[in-house]
Amino acid sequence: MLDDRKLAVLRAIVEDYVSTNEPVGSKALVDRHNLGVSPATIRNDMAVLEEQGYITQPHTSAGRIPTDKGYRLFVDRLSTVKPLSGAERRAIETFLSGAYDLDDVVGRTVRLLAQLTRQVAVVQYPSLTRSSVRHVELVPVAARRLLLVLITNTGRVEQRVIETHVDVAEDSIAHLRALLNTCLDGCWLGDVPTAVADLPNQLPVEDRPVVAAVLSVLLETLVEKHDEKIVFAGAANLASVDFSEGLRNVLEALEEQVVLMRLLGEVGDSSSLTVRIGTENPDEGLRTTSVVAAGYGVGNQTLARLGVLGPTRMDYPGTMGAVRAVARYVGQILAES
Amino acid sequence: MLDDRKLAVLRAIVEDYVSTNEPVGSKALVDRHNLGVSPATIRNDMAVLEEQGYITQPHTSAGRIPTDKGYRLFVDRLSTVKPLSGAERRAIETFLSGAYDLDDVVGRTVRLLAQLTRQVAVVQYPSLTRSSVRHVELVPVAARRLLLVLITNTGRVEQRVIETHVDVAEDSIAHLRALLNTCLDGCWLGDVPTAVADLPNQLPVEDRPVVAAVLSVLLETLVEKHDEKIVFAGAANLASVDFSEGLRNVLEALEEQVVLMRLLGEVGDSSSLTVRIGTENPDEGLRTTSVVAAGYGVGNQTLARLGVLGPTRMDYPGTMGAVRAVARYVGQILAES
DNA sequence: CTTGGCACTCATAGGGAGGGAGTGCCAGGA
DNA sequence: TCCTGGCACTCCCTCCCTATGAGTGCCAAG
Repeated sequence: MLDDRKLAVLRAIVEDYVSTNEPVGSKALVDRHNLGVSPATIRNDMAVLEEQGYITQPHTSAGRIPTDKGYRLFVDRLSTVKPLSGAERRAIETFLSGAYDLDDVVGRTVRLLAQLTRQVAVVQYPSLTRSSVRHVELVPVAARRLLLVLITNTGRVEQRVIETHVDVAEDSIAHLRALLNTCLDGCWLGDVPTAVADLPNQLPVEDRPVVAAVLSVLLETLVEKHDEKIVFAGAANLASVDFSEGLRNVLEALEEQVVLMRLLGEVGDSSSLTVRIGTENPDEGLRTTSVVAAGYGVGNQTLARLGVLGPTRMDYPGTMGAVRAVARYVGQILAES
Repeated sequence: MLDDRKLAVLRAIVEDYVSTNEPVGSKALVDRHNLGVSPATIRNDMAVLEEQGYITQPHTSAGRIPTDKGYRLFVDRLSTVKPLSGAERRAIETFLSGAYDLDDVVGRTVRLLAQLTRQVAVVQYPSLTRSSVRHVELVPVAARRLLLVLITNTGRVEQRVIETHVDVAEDSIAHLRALLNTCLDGCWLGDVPTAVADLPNQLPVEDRPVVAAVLSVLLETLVEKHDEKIVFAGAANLASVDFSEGLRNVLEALEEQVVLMRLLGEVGDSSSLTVRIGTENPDEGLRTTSVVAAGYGVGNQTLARLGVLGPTRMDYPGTMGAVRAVARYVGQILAES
């Protein structure tokens, strides 16, 4: 259907359009890339490519620009992910390894990704449900008030205040704490509900109300935090691009956790690179936006996703390289901590 | 210098310009406000106002627009803070009271403020140094690894991992924890360094290295967190305004904690409303931006600041009303929790 | 299948011309 | 002393027109 030269033409169109942001014509193509044929020949190829829906012209007598379908073909078959330079790798490593807690890791990551790609970066916090319990702590903070602290193996810490409504003895709390830790240590958060089901029966009757209160808050925490937090950075990069219509929509999307989640994709999705181009996006109003995302995690377990959001007219090989590299390094950092 | 009518003219110009975004002429003024005099008279007044630097014209034969000095006079003497409607107050109260931890309070506040004012809202996390210690917890999370959790009276929780380099007995930790809590309970964070100074001497010599490690991390936490976190929301509102040049600068400022801090002002500043108009801002590039900010806190103690960032051409009375109301409610919520 | 030639299309930039909103000034009136 | 109506003037903005030029599609010849 499409011979090698036509594919080369498409690739050249994508590359030129990405770098110049102007419709590219047949003459400019043969000048910039040595294709060995005349502009007229290229025009014939372009006509075919347009008929097949890979490129389009904004108006008659203008050059061609790629369609979403064209970008898709480019990403799938005509380009290779561009590895980062050694200097960039080292910069990532030193920048990320300076982080001292999970918030900091995520914050540094999102800023780094925005800077590397010169676009808007988005990072999802590691999912709670895919983590396991490292430690549970119960701290009396006032009369009839406890603080529950839950620490996961991904370094995440959740804390909630519990109203007990009755006075509780110190050693009851210590006992409960010990029990919680023995029965939850290393437990997947998803398994916590079943793991604690039998707990009330192992304690004296007078402590039952307290146990109930603690457990209900614990389970509540797991549920509420299930919708995972997402942060972004690099919004200023939007201003440089020619985003007339898109700008507002993108900014709105960035502040809607739910929309962002859909854009990044499910954690269950392929942990390697995912690219969503223009209308492939689930969201209206992001028709001129592409998303390059990847999962990250510890070992072969994906904990969350991160990615980059930019105009369909973006440097896919470079962006994909940056996203992949950052995802890997974050995984390493999380594994070490 | 300026009689009542001239002031009325200035007020009318500000109000009309804010609502229409177009230079306002003498005829339009007498039509919209019943000033009881003719356009020619208004023109004379305008000439005086312009000579004094309160208004200017973009070009000859155009209407007038307020200068920064004009807005300043308007804010200081010609307008009153516009209280929120009952419905708005109730909305704030119910929305904020649903929050379940500090992160949530701050997150809800910033979104709420952005929505109320239809501008970019900025909220600074309650300062650590102005809080006091509610509880300190030490949790062994692995061999030679402790987790230090610091809980403040403002609901803030900081956690850090400590590498002990040597094995530590459980009861040494318990002892240290007890000591820390007795000597730090209720202590201002600023006073922590002196409060713990003598602590190593109260423990057996073999535990000294551990104590040193814990204390150094504790003090480090206080220092590092001294540069307080700031969050923002409502960036999408920037797209609607006619921010050609400003947009990029504002977006950049929003991602620079340091710049945002300077914009909001020092916590020590007046806890009531502060307005910075255009060139009054410390930052280059925000020459067409105004900031309305206020301190918030518990009781009569200011813990941090929050505010709104928008074009100099903004609805000052309404914005000031919203900022003041939200600051008060956040204070209430913090006091209750 | 490729190529050069040629007529055609159409976005874009530049140059007046006209309309209109707004101003400054002045002389007369309260 | 202050207000008012009249009047000439200044420019911005819009519209229209034209020229330009990049780019195309088609065709006939190599």
